[in-house]
Amino acid sequence: MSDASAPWPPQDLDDATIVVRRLAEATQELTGRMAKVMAMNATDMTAIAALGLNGPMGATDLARHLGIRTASATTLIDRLERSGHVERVRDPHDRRRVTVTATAAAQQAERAAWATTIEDIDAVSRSLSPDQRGVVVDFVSRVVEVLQASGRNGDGS
Amino acid sequence: MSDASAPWPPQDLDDATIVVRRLAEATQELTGRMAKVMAMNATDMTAIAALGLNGPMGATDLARHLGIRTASATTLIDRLERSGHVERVRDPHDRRRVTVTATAAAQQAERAAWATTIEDIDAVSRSLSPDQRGVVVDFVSRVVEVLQASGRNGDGS
DNA sequence: ACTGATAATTAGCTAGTCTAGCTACTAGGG
DNA sequence: CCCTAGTAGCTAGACTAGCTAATTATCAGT
Repeated sequence: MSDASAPWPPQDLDDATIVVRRLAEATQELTGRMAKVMAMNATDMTAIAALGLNGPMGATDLARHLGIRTASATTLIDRLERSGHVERVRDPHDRRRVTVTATAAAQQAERAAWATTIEDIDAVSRSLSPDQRGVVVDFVSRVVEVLQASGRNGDGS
Repeated sequence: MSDASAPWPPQDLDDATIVVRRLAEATQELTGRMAKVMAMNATDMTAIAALGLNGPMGATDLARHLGIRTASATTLIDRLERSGHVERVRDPHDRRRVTVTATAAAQQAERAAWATTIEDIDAVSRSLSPDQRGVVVDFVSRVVEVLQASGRNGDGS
């Protein structure tokens, strides 16, 4: 908040921070491209990924994950159900609830779309020594925690 | 969370790959939340970030960066210009071209929105020893290269 | 059984991107 | 010098996907 005229990339940031930022940028751009490849929008693809990573969940939970309203989640689930990517299962104990599950086909398709990219990343990962891998995993995990904590509380005012 | 019944995560991936994947997911979710905080959509915020990181560029370049059509870039620039986030400057040598620049105010606002998050990441970065930092920077840089290379060629088509 | 809370849905509206086509401009060959 | 081809950005109209507000069905407590 001090100097508006400062050229953006602030030099006082750690190199590791800078590469993380670039990683974030690259991730977003790639996600957008991938969504196009799979003929769906970014939210839909994120939904499939979230269901795959975290397992089946209700519409409200899914909405919270995606940062959209439950009404929007309903139409999103409609859309993905119509295209065969997810399935609705009503909860027998609480019949208001539906449990949304990614179909095997959807997970396979998502996996296929990302396959080459993930393999390439994995190749980089495998080139690490055990010590190096420990450093990387610890660092990235802590960054993930930071990202997950951010936005939950007071950021932009 | 971390439902054991989740069929997705293939176990043959390196731990480092898995945390990168989680980082990608966290990045996207946070970007969405941040966009809401700044009262703009994800694309607009990505545009501001891209202009800040890579410097001023033309509408076509910006479109390519964002994965949208040039027509959409025009309306995006209209929108951001109207809200005072970017400025159009016509190129004197090639008068078809416009150069789009993020205003100082916009960069400041973006910086402010991300400030606490970036500082938190930076704190993690600074906790690294020089050796560790070297490992992290090298690893992440290579992952970024992979991501940038992906989607340009033989993926789903 | 009644009341209030919760999960998902529906209806109507708004905003943002896309395709298709246009204008303005530059560069290069008769 | 003019004419053609190619490039950069902009305009118009259709479509997609998100939001708010209101609705239905169900659950839990009294």
